[in-house]
Amino acid sequence: MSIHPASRRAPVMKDVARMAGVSYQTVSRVLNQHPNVSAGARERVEAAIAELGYRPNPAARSLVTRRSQTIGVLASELAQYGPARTLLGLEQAARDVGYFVSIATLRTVTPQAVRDAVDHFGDQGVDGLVVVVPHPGLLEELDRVAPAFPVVAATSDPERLLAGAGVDQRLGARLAVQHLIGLGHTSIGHLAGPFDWYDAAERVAGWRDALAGAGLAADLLVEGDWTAARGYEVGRELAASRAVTAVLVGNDQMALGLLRGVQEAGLRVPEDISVVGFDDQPEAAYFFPPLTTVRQDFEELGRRCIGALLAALDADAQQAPGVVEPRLVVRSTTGRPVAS
Amino acid sequence: MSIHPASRRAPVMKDVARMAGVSYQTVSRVLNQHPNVSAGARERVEAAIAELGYRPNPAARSLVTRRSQTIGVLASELAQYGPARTLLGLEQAARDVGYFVSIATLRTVTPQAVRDAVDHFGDQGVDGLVVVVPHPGLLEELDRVAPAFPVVAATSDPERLLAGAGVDQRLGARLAVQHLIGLGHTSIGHLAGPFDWYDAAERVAGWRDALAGAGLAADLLVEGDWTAARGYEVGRELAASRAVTAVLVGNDQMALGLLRGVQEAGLRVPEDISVVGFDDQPEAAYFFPPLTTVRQDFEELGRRCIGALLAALDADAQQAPGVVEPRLVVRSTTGRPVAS
DNA sequence: TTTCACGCTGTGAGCGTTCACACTGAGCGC
DNA sequence: GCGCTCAGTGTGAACGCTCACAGCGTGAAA
Repeated sequence: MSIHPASRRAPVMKDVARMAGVSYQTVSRVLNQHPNVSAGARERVEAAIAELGYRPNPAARSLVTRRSQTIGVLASELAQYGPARTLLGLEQAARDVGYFVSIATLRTVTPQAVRDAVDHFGDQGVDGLVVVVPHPGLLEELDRVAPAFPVVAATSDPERLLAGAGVDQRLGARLAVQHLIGLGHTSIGHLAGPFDWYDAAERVAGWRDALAGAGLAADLLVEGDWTAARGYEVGRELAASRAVTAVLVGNDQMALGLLRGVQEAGLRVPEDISVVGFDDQPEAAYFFPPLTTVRQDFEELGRRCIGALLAALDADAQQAPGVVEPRLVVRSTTGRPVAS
Repeated sequence: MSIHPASRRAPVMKDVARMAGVSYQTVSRVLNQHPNVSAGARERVEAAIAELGYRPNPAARSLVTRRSQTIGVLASELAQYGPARTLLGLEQAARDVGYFVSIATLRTVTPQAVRDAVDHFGDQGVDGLVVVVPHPGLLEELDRVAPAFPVVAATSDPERLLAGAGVDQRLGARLAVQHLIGLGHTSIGHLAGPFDWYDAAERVAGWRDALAGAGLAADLLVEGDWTAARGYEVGRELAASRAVTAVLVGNDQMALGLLRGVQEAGLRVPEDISVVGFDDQPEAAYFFPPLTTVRQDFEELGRRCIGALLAALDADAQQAPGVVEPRLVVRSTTGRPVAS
């Protein structure tokens, strides 16, 4: 609520300097926490800043520092729970360290769209970029474009096309399958995400690992598309074939559809078939029945990504390890198989 | 893939000017589509820009224009379907007109958090702000802070605390209730969102309107909190009391919980109780049973918000009407009441 | 021919900040 | 007392762009 003197324009450093009786350079030093400023001068400057309601002009600053203090976030499926939640973590972490977060979403993942987005961020002059939900094509195209700023991805990319952070998807899948094996299941299928997604591929690998570790065959693997509609379809098929007594599903949404498909066809869950999801979105506890699922800490993932990007930006930033551990949340869709 | 001559630093206007054999001012004119440039000069400049891979420096530009070409988006519940989807529309529309989108999320809606966020956007120098999912406290605090930039809200705020765009929630609720009345229901309850949310209050009003229009009593109104957990709770209660034969639920998540609560207690849907949700998130079609719900076009809402903000920014921008119409999607959770 | 207008172009200044440097005076050892 | 350092401060020059203005030539009107 400070009254701006005379002119209507926002106060600048010179105004602060005049009021504090110092040069504009001293004001700059106070702002940037330079050591060589006397306590008296610092106090007067701070008082003047408060009095005038002065705010440094970010454009002028970044013109000379060549830093925009802005991190770009490129997302492709923001309406989904995981990505949205990751964005949340990303934003909070970035803001905590004084960065602004600029987003762009990809309606379709085409090379052209990726290039446009990179151009967009380039035009804005972001300091770095985080890619959320890395559709594989996106990562490859990004690699091809080779932007002028560091890029980090939120993925469990096994080939490390890009540095970043990821959830240990393989571990998550293993946990789920081991739980099912522990309950006595011997035929455990997997409704996976699209095979060309890294996360999906890793989950398939974890499913295979666990099965192989128990000497079981990994014979029922179905490719899905992350949607409830596809889950429903596969649920109907599974109910008809009765090929497995348990199924690991690539995400909660497909699990929702599968649950309905299976039950609509007259099967009981978990008596006739056990189901494990992936993600643990808040609604999973209210599916019918409540879904056993693998929880991923998406916000932590977002934070780690910022950590990784900061490390790429400043050499002296410490970086938390990039792998986030998932954990199994057991609810009511899993149980001992009932001999029919 | 252009090779930058000699120095490693990014090319600037002067470099382009030299290569094109014109002055830097002519380059600027080409960039800003000024009319008075000869075709020849324009072509040479454009060729030089392409050749050098020149990109205007946004900081320098906004230093002098006092525009950042950035729109801030303040959201409080980004992990929910509606807000996330709105953000999507917002971002696309903003990018289409050459704006960057910077986001900040509110973990908790406290006056301090709102002020911090506004400061954050102020520090960044955004040209305007869009508020998504306006928790009423947020809007009031925003009104109090009175930021230096125009603010627009995505809300059906009846008091128009802020200009913006909104979905006609009242209409949506009316549509749903009329559908139930048409099926023969005479006791129709409403599990609403928190009463202090504008959207929730509007839906309550619509529910009342429709009931009054048919000469029915509006006696079962319950306040919820948007969560599936609360829906479950109310579902159990409703199953015990059998107070109504139909219920309009404030959002799909609560409807999910309610569906489970009601069915777990032995009631059939829709035979014993009909349920209508609100939002139509993609999963709603795979609830058990598939949910009849009111669809809201969140992306359109986002687009309208950008339109409203642009109108506040440039006087000469045309503005689409701010009210988005919802529509009822009938699935399997609604049917004729069965006399018990 | 002279004059004026107008399309096109270039020059100077300034946006608000930071960086490199130069300067001051106090404190200290010789 | 002299020179040294060194904390504290100020000055000039950038950063890359846009705006205001002035200059130039051409063509039409006088």
